[in-house]
Amino acid sequence: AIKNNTAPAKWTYSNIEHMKTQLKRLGFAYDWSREFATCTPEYYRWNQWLFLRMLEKGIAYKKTGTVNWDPVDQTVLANEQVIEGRGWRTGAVVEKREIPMYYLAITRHSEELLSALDSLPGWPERVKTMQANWIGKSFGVRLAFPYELDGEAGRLWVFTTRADTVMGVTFCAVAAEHPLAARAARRDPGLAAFVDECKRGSVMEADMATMEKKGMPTGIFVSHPLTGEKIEVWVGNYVLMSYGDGAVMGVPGHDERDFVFARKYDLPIKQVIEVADQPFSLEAWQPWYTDHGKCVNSGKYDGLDFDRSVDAIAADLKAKGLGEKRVTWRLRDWGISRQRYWGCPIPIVHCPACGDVPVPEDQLPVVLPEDCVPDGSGNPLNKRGDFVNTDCPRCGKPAKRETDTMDTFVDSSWYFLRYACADQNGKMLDERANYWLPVDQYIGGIEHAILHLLYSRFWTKVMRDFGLVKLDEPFTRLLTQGMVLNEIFSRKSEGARVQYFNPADVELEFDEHGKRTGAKLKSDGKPVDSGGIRTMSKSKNNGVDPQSLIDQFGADTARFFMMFASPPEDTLAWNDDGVEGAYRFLRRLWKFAHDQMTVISGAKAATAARDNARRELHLLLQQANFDYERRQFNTVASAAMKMLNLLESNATPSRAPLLREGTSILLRILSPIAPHITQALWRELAFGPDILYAPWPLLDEAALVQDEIELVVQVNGKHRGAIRVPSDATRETIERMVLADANVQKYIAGQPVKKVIVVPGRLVNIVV
RNA sequence: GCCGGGAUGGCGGAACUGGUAGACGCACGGGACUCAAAAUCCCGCGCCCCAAAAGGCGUGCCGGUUCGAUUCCGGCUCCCGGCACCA
Repeated sequence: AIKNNTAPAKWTYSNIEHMKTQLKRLGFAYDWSREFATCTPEYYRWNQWLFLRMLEKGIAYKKTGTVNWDPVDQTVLANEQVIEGRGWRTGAVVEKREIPMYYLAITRHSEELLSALDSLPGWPERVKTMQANWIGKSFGVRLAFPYELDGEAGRLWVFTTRADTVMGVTFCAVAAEHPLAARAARRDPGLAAFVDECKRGSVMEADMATMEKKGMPTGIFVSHPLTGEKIEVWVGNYVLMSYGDGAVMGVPGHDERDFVFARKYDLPIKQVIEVADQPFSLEAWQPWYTDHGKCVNSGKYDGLDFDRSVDAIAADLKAKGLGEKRVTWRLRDWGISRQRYWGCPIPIVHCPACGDVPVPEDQLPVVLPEDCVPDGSGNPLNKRGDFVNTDCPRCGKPAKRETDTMDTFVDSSWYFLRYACADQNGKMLDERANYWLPVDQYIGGIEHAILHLLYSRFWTKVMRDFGLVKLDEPFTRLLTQGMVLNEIFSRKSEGARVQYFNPADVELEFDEHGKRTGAKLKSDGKPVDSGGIRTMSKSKNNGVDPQSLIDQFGADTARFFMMFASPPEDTLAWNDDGVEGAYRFLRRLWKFAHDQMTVISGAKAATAARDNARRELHLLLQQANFDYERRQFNTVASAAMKMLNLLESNATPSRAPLLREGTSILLRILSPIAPHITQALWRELAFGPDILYAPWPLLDEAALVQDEIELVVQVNGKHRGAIRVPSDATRETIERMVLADANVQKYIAGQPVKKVIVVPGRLVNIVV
């Protein structure tokens, strides 16, 4: 919208129109009568309505959170808009800011979101694994290191999944935001500077994890909860305040990160776990040992294995009142406030007298003005007096509206429920939702494996808890498409700004060996930089518009080509080189059907004839059925091509029954992929009026039976030929026949036969 | 860095439960048809040696299990997705 200097509403609605045209031209069977857009007040009013219900129950709540702040544009930046620590438009060094935001308590549902994954057999394992790891249930021990500071007693709490190594603690580390760090910083300017430095860094987890691990001692000492030993507390830039208690115990002997830290700052390293098959030595024992094992150098815990030592240590800690077993989760609550214009307004009014006041239900929806044209500096809503200025719903005095909008993940968390009753204006959902839901087959990119799918599952559970729908899980079966990648072309312009060019507008240059030498923009002939091959995205402008394929080759070719390119779950680097092949195939099919029209429509119904061609035909049908079932559509397309090859090589009037049966099977297995051509041919060949309502072709098992089969013969695992045997031959018969075979004898050459392996229907391997 | 996935000819990919690696296409080479071109059809097409036959090597890399490994196990490398404000 900024680039096009257009109101986002206009831009969005025209994009919807464009994409609808594409979908319709591709011939998808969508029920457009249920269409709606999540950016209309008729939809998002229910986001607001449910948000207020959640606020009443404490599921939605307010607390501060950290955002990226561009000091030049005076704007909050998304993580994606921070490039190497600088704002994408201004190039200014980005700062962290703490601002109040609304959160949804997704962590209240951690247990169910995790355990219910087991109730989803129709979901890919990889997605369930990713979600389970994201939720991150870990069993451990929360323990306290007591200390005395300025005559006051305190306890430093940490969480560990490795309580068995507690006897190996040589230091503790706290996050920069930890109260102890703040206290120590007050009397140590050097430390204060370090704490500030830690707070300046990136908010992103990937940056946190890859940055250099740094620390500084606080001068504060705590006591080991079991031995009473003095242990120094450090501030570590790698300790997260948002996980556990914002503090960790340091066991350099048995934790990689602690080891690196200890080496860097010369902290002691203790071995307390027995290393399998290896005596302990710091030099030889590079660099650490993180496996479970028996305790050593651990006093009364020596010799205990992981489970027993954790039990014993937790029991001793509990007896001292210094710890107990504890379950900790990685999942954090969902921050939904966005300091952005184009979104669903958060329905809150800020009153100088009454504070934050929810907008009453009868005043919903709070409608977003659609005519703002953002310029990139700040949220344009703040400049709209007619939106901001209002009266307090409680006391009636002048007040200001909240200008933050909701994360658009909120919109996508329940749209599928709304499809069941998109015309319902009186409530969020009606009883039709219970009739239609759950979604039988959900389809989406693998990039949504965690966030969107987890938020939808959570939102569904909240709606269920409110009695709005009788549904535990929204999606019964899930197909996650692999990403379609394409090359990114760009130029650096003023400041940090990068301009991206669509690959369709770029011409590639090659040398005489066909090697890439460069790329230039078609419009000005000047070179562009290649940014590697990445997911197609709006921001990188590397998407492909299917329209050009449809214009050139038609919808069926575009569909067939895309299905043939790769299995849907695989990543695919886009390349339309093969589209000619798809086009040729469909044209060949069209020509074949017309050439053989009189033969096919004049033929009698299929006989139960048993011959190689008919056997081949039914093998291909079996293959197509199997591949449809396992959602591997590229090999369905292959089977269709093989079928046409088979029919073409049998295209004589004497094979009329085969041609008729084969064509009717071929059209039907191809129909989901190329619906237009197959429908036209179905009708022209007089198979029936409408292929969509034709029954699925029936596999003739009898056609697959054969009297003789060919077995591969191997000698010492090497392919040495083949032999034909009766299909009902016994193991003994096969063995005898193979050993009697002259060709086989040549390879055995008088050596003693040690073993003969017969794999029924496949091969024989002779070991000499 | 952590979590999930992937790597097979010049290219996209196939190989179902450990059993003939490279199906089906694309590209390319040769031929037919044509005055010519396009379209179409036929043949070839992993690498090495070779006139041919035969043979050897080969599924990212190193190692293991097995009569037999693209497939199973251990250890790596590189690429893709996600990492909580792209959605």
